[in-house]
Amino acid sequence: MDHHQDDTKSSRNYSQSEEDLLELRRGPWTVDEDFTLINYIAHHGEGRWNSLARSAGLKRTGKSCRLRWLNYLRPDVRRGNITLEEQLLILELHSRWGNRWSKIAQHLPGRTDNEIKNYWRTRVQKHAKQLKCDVNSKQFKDTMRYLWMPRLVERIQAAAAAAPNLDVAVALPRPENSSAAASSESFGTPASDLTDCYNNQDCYAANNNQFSYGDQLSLSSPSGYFNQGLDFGGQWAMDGGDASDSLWSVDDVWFLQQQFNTNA
DNA sequence: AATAGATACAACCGCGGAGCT
DNA sequence: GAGCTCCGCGGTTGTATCTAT
Repeated sequence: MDHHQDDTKSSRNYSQSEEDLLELRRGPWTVDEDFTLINYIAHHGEGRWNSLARSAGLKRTGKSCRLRWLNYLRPDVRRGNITLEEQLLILELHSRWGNRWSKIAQHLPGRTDNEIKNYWRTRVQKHAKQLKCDVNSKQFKDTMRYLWMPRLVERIQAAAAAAPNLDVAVALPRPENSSAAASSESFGTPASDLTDCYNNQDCYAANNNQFSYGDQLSLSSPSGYFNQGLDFGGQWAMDGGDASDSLWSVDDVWFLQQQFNTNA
């Protein structure tokens, strides 16, 4: 196979003269281009992106058309802030699958891999940076699992309690069918506690607006990074803004840095 | 009000897998 | 089996917007 002579009109690199010849456009899409693409797909369907681009008269690569459609123009694409439930699910699924954004996105209806990837880079990696640790380190992963995720659950519960008519908990989907943890897609890594929760009807009480996840995760970290029974509740900074940004208080960051330093 | 830095997000790029000839 | 094309993924970059000074 030769991957570098491929994609006659999609992924191969064009020389400037070729681009001029084809008048290929790059950069932000215009309203007219969007309209053309939407119209064409409405009449002919999606797929065959290279020929689609040509047939629709768009001076774009097939790749660019595909990306624009999937990430922005698709009618079922969901816009707006990532919800607490979605954050929780992203953290859980990322802990299981790593940077497999498209796979993670499959479990968040309306969200694109690009959006989730951006969320991870801008929010999650920011916290890792704050803590001066690597986002892939065991310490940070445990921090997510034993602090961040339980807190998200707490906040989801709090939101559910504050607005009992809203079906908050139900919004958290199971990431996989019940055999997920045993599937080959788990890459042989142990399922996280939350995965265990998902596979445990008692724990994942999706139908009564209750999570018992927090109870299970209030235990101390098995890795010994955190003191047993440490209560972060009083330090929880609720600024009412973006949900993920208030996950760490100044005290939290200080404490976690101490933990990382002593365990490094 | 100006501006520098930070943040969020849209878009591009390189690459690998799959399928077809 | 080799060569080619298409598709899709993950990493990266560019830029518009927001925030702090």
